Amino acid sequence: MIDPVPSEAVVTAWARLLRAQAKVLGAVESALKQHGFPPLAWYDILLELRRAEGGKLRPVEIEGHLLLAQHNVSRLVDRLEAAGYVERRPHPEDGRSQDVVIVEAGRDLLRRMWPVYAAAIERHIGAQLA
Amino acid sequence: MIDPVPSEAVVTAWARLLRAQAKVLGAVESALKQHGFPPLAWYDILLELRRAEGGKLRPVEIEGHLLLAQHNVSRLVDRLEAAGYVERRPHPEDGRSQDVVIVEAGRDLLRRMWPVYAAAIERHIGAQLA
DNA sequence: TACAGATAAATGCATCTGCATTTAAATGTC
DNA sequence: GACATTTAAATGCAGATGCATTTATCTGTA
Repeated sequence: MIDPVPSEAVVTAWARLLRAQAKVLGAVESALKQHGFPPLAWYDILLELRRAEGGKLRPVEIEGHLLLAQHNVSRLVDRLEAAGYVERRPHPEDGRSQDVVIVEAGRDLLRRMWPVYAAAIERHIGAQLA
Repeated sequence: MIDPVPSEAVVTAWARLLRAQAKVLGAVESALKQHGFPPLAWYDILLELRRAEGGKLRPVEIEGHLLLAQHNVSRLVDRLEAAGYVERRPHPEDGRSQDVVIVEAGRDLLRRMWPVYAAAIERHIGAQLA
């Protein structure tokens, strides 16, 4: 009741957290790039697909899980498909929709990206905590 | 020593944090836009300038404080200047550099954006913690 | 002083994101 | 069954970002 609006200090702390996170994220992205891997967003989608029943999700589900905008999912899937990591298949029950399915190359990419991703997080989260 | 690489669970937790934060951030951005305000990045830069001695910083300093890429700062300042919130002045001691100075319109923008920004954070950070 | 190297900022170009609109299929109502 | 409404995805276009290169100035050294 005393202060219904967050104090400037709270927002400053939040901004600091944002920035620390941006730093780690940037480090992860650049580590991936240095190893010739695609950006983190690809990893995120492939991981969601691998976790899903049957290795497939509809775009609208990806949208919900990853909090991405609809048109953004549409284009990410375009790129993933063009690179051969997923396939689009017509949805058996809803003609408007489709299944995005992870294929073996996609699973392989996840396996190869994981060590680089994990190492980068390990390295930079440790650094941030210090 | 047992597990030098973070476990999948750790990365999952990190991803969850990332996503929660992205959600808050998106909410803040959209609140700002709904009120006809520019994006958060503008607020960040103006705030740094207001805090700085004399209300001015060199681009390279902004870069360091906000962890932005050099070319990115260059263009953000372009837009801030075009919108009349800052001025570029030649740096008195280093001919390669310049001072980016916040002007009254910029200070006013900060004052007007603050309530919307703070309210959005208040609203959505609370929601995330629940 | 002259010159190589380092540093500050800007710019051209490709890629990515955001927004609004469009297309196609499903659902509900008369 | 016909038609308005809703939902899923794609697309055109503007704005933003990433990357490499360029321009200008400063610094150190011979």
